[in-house]
Amino acid sequence: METGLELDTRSKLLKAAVVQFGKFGFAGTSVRKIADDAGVNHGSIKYHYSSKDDLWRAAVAYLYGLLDEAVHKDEAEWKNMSPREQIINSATNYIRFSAKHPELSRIVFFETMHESERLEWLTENFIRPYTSRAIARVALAQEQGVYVDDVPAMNLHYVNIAAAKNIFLMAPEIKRAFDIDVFDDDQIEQHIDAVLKLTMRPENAEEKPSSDGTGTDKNFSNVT
Amino acid sequence: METGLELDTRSKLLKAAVVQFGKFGFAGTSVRKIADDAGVNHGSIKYHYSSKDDLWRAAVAYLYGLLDEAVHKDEAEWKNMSPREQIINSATNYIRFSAKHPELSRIVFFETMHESERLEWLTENFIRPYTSRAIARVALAQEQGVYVDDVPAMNLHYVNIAAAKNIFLMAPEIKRAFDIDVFDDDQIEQHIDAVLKLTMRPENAEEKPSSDGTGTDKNFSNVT
DNA sequence: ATATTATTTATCCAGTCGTATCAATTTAGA
DNA sequence: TCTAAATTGATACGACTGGATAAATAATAT
Repeated sequence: METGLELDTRSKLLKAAVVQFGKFGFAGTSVRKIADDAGVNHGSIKYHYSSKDDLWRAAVAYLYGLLDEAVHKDEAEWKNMSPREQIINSATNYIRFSAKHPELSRIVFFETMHESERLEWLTENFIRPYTSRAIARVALAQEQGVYVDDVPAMNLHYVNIAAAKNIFLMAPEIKRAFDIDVFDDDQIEQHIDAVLKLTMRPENAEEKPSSDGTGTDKNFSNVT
Repeated sequence: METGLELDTRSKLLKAAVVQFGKFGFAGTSVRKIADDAGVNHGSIKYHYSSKDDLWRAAVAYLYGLLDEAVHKDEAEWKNMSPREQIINSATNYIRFSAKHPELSRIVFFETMHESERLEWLTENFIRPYTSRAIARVALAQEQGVYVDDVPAMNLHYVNIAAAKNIFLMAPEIKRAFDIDVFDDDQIEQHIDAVLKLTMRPENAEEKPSSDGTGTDKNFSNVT
């Protein structure tokens, strides 16, 4: 009877939870629907996960694990890459992950709209450490001339991640409004290309890590 | 007793609905909480708005009205502006609006995560017309050399709006993680500066619009 | 002042929510 | 095979949901 391909109840619940929480957020999701999707009795949730909250946390931790895996899978080769190539590699991996698992971004978005215990947990355990490293990485890349350096690293970071994943977050809207499926492989690669072109400093404008002032202008100093 | 400054029940309900739907989405919001916040009996919702759904639609329509007002408030002066200045003007207005009323982006985000009748209504009545015009405007600005032109207008548009409003959507997270209030005026202006620097082509690299030489003046026709 | 309408309030209802309980069943160890 | 533990299933409970109803009150018109 066992095929080895079937998931146990716990795993089935986790997968179904990822999908439901990703679509409807914590408040919009019912544990009964998760259990239905997983094909198990809803009483089992209390057994495998002590509560809806715990199941939500398990889903988040699971997705962050996948993210970490995806973004760092080429880490061993980074030492052979230029700073620019490293950024391209990690950004590409990040965007591909965002396309493959839009649920993570969505779940985080649902929670980041208001204060809650879940947001506190999320921030302490994942967002702050992850974002701190990411912003430090952006600042370094600015010094290395990969990104423009006349913009605060924090703003640049939030623009970067928004640029990367927004189109996948809004996939249902784009599908409905323009009949474009942004999850098509072609669309994904086109988006990667676009984001890299838009966020990175043009290659020929790249400057040496250490010395001089900006090769490209400061002529943008004030726009207000 | 009447001061003239007080809102009537209908308006109080609308304002409270905007806040609640903006924080918790449609599913996460209860009409009783809205009525409590508005300081009225929850039965009044049924009287002034026939249902929770109708109240939600009224809140959305109200916010889109404010958006339209904010983005087009300088429209009369656009004819005196260069294409670049027009983009700066409308983008600045859009970002300021996103900071002042993050509820609209949030409400749309809640709905754009999954298919629903509300998303259909939202798309038909607001998103498609609004986004169509915006993408056409982006394409024109690309021709005019304000944006880079080696990226599809749709991708550029979604990067633009994500860059503009993402930081305000994630305000609670940023506050909690880094104790930064992105709604501070300084932060808002800094963000506007950053977004414009990041999304627009550097001024000195601007190229002539296809035919003749007058690249910087008001030789353009419509905003579609 | 009276009649009519507009608005607000107080309950009620059926359905769903998360969760707790406990019996039924399956699994694993001896 | 027998027993104990692990797991699943069925059911119940109180809280809350959106919506409906009708009585109570306020506002307006005549």
